[in-house]
Amino acid sequence: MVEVRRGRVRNEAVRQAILDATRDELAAHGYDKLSIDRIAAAAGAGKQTVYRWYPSKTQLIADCLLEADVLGPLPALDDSGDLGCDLRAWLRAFTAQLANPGTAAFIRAATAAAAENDEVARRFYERNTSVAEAALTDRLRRGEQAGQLRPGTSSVAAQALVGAVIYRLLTRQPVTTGFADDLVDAICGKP
Amino acid sequence: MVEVRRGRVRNEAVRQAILDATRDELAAHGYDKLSIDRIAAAAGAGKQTVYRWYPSKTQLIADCLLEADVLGPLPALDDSGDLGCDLRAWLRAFTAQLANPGTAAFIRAATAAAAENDEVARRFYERNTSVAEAALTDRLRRGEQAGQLRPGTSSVAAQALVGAVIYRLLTRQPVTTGFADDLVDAICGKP
Amino acid sequence: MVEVRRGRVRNEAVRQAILDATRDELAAHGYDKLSIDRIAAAAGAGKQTVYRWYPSKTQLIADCLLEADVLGPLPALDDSGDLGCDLRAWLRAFTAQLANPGTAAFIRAATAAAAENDEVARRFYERNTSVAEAALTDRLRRGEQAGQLRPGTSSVAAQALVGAVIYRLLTRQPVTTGFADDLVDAICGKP
Amino acid sequence: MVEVRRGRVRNEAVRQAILDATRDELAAHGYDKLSIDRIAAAAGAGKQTVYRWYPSKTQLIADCLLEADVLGPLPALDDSGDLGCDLRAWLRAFTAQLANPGTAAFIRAATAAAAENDEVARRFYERNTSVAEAALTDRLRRGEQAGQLRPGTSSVAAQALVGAVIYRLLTRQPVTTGFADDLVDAICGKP
DNA sequence: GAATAATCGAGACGGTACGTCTTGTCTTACT
DNA sequence: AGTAAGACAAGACGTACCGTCTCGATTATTC
Repeated sequence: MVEVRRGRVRNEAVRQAILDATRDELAAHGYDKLSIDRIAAAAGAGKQTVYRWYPSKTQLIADCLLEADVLGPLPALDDSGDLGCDLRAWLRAFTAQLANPGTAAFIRAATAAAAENDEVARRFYERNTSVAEAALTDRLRRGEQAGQLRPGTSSVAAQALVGAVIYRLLTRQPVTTGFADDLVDAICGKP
Repeated sequence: MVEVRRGRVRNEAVRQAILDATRDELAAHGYDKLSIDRIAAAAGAGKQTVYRWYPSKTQLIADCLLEADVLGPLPALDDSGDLGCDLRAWLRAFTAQLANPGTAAFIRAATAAAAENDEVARRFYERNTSVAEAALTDRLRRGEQAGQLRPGTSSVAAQALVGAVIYRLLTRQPVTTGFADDLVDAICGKP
Repeated sequence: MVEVRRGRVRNEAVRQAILDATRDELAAHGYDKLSIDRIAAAAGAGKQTVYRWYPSKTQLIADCLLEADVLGPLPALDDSGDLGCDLRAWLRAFTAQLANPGTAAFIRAATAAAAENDEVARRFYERNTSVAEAALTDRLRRGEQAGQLRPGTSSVAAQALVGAVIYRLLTRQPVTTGFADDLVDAICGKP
Repeated sequence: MVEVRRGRVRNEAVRQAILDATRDELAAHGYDKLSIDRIAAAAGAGKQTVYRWYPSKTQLIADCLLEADVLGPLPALDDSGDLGCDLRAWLRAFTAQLANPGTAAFIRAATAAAAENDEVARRFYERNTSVAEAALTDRLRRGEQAGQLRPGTSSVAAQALVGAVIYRLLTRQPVTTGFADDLVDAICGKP
């Protein structure tokens, strides 16, 4: 038997407006100054509607991580045969995004949320897995097979790359092109 | 002329009680559920006393990071001549501390606090610098000079080591001995 | 040309269910704890249907005062020639109804509603006028003409009778048979 | 052993400001549109402070009835020997107060509150007892002894006087001097 | 020893945000 | 078009904390 949907259908556009407002609030005020009242007002939504979609602040942030378009499109991780060269290109594009203060603030807020909450952490990992870590691991594994990387270290190396960037963000050290290059050097040697 | 202190002297024991209560609260409730009211009550102190020592919540947490005895004593980073061997020993001791759930929770809370607040971040970095990163960088630099590490990467490598561990903590992946070994392998090759 | 009604006809039974639910809610929770959501649910109706019949909460209560069958049938105010005797009989029947706690609670809720809202007050007055005050005034006027009441006071006396009863209800003093008798005595003398 | 007062002492002036704001809000918006948020803002107080003094809306209103200076000073109920004359003078002064729309609105709001809540009703009665009903009853009793009132009706007559005025207020009928005179006539005869 | 001065526990204060509840409107599918 | 269901914007509810302030009590220095 089919479950019949009754009543007014939930408005996906409202959910998107809430997500957008949340992204802006995170970038503007950070994680723990986040205010549902303010988000609802900015989204032109009632508080109840926010809570209908997201029972808790952390779940809201979790979804925001997945759906709000914070990071711009990253270049595909090419395989030119030269692992260091490919990694360098990709990592430079990645770190370039973080030059935008709003993006960096958002990532920091997301990090705080992930540190606080298991659910957010799970999604934070999924996001990094699907968008960055998996691509990295994949490319690293091919480099490993080509002898350009020490055997058995592709997965760990990917986490070291991402982790080093997060560590720089957390400790407020600049994430420069030079840092990106050094990082690739440290993992897979100079060209 | 010497500025003479008049009136009742400030009670250091109270400050320690506040710090202890803060550490317990951080481990128990996490960063953003932290309550000054609760900390004061747990420490048997008045709120004003808390604020007299620490003008803001973030500075309280920052100090807690430095003074609360969360991490046990880490072994000195020896120089046996074999960089990989020395790093492995040290990193295993470090990760072993994180097996304690309370310690891991505290580090996560500290990470959230650092992500949120510049002042905390600065102290967080100091702590890692003074206790871990500096020692690592120092040892790595000698390894670099001995040709056991790619030139110019010692500083970045140290951050990659610490960053990878934090990334594992954030994403709730276990920080095992095997992971520690793989990480050292990725940075300076198999023995 | 006759205006033809198109579409489904409005269901009078639903309106009655809403009114009944309102009466029950008023007696159970009082005036200001009244919830349209709860009334609709109790009546098995949609909220829109409630609002289709009654544009506002106050109008719903106003109608409830007129139509909900709270007071049982009151005896006719006979004219036996003895004004005091006739009044006493009628007032005893009236006050007997208020011995029922639900009825008293409903009257109190109605009083609150009338105190708050002009529209409700108007209907509250109509109800008392049509059912009680008019009959009283009419009988009193005949008593006045028979010299059993001071001239020109019939209208005011009717209001004093009703007002005294309401005052006892408001101040939670029991509305006893003795009180009814004393009241009649005060207005038109002992038999 | 003496109970020592600890902590900051509660500020009576704040309580008075809350009471004043409540009186104004009642006169302006009526009983069920009353907003604690608005009262707190108008009193320049935090909401918590309102709730610290008055755990519930009804208790706030109850106190407001007793302490907020709504009714101006009423003349003493003299005993000139002529009961009707004395009552008329007092009742005229009383009804004159109700010509002020704010006062009438406040009384209506108070009536609604009393109808809703036993605690308020008890205080409402106390107020009327202490200020009006007791004085009335006392004067009426002397009139009764002087043969100017039917025996045994002084208490009921007082309630009929007050009740009739409330009834006029509730039903939005004007409380005029003429009405006051007629009311006195109905109770104790023309002069 | 009395006066002065700073700290202490306690807790009231003005605010801000929380998460829930209710109002009156609007939007579905069903009748 | 009426209906039950229920999403929606708006805004009040009563609670929890924040950081400041104001008490009496305590503990030191200075006169």
